Amino acid sequence: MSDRRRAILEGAARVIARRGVRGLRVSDLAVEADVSTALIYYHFKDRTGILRHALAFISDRADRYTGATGEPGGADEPGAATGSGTAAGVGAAPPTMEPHRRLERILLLEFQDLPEVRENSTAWGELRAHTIFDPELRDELTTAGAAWVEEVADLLAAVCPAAPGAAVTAAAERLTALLEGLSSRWLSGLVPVEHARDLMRGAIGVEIGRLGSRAA
Amino acid sequence: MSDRRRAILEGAARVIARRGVRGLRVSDLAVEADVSTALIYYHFKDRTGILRHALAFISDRADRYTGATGEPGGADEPGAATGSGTAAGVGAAPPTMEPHRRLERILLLEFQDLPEVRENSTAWGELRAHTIFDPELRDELTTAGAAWVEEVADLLAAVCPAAPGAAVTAAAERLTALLEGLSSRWLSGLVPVEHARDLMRGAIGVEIGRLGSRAA
DNA sequence: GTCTATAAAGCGATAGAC
DNA sequence: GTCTATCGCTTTATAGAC
Repeated sequence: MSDRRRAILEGAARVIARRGVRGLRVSDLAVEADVSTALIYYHFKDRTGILRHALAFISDRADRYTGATGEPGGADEPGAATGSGTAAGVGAAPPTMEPHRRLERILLLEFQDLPEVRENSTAWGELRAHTIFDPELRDELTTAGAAWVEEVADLLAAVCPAAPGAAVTAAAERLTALLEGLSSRWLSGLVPVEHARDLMRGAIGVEIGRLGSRAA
Repeated sequence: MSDRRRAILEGAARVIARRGVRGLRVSDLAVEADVSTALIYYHFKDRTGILRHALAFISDRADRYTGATGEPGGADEPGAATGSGTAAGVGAAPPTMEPHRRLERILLLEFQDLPEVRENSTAWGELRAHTIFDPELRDELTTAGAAWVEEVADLLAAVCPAAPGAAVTAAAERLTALLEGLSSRWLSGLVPVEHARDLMRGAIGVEIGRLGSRAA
């Protein structure tokens, strides 16, 4: 892929995060990517073509992001409010805290007010919302979503080894769906990011407590 | 409210559900409601005015749903005779049903594959998503959302009288946020409606279990 | 491949008659 | 209150030079 082409797609990701899929104007994108509108049409045929390629591009990037279990942006989030309030209260606390921490980390990753996180989050939300009206990307979303649920389920299973598989999967599905709902609320400014984070952390505690108590 | 005015708002709900907030064209709405575009501007001033009133209209209609009687799955006649709208709200609603059942019903009502429910759900999701990029309607959404959380919290408190208020509120926020996340997944065809329903029911059980165990 | 310039269409909003 | 007609800006998409 040529440099220009990639520059346009990266610009599209930024514009989509800023204005939404249906808010994307080809002329805005031209300014963002510092090219002419004609070049965009040369590379992507029409506006729909831009969208198709941009959403695939974003999807790829998100896969890489989620798959990389290392540092997301280099900065480890402090999470000062963690304190005592989280999980482990129900006595069935696992002896191995590592999976638990990794679970919290992966689910709280979404709630950071950093440009790149916001961009991916917003773009994903847009992708999902857009699919309601145009099912073209549904298959891709389903696949990505299933992988995401499975990843969370594996960590949950590691935290609560005695819990039945079906219960773990259901918990993972609830947690990921909750994440999406909270993310939407945060991004639309309906709740502050710390609050969304607290609620997410609380849900992890509740789900783990339930899985643990079943095991005990 | 005049007949025309209501017809326009009903049309707006349909168009928003079909094409999204940003897909709503005033001319489309005119066709849908069988009026001229000028009449729409006469009644609602501008496009944003349409959106604002449509949001209030949809919110009202959802409230009526909440208060209405009948089994999820369709005991009620659609469309007509909403006249004696039991203006919902926890205080005004029938006290005959036990809180746990009412809680389940209110949270599961969203997951019915009926045109009007789908319409309401889609429109709400759209408005929320739209607010990410255009905060114009944020205040209205915040107010409606807070009322919704409070309603759920009140029912939760009735089920678990001994639970501390903060825990109840947090649970209500998680349940409503989860509902939104699941609703989005359902509407975009990522999960079947029965599955969304099962997950929602499971979450209610988990949250109540947690609140109850704290009380015990 | 990339640009400038412009055609063509879409869309929000208003004027004025009835 | 409701319509028809239209204005003016925005946005998509193409033509043609380099």
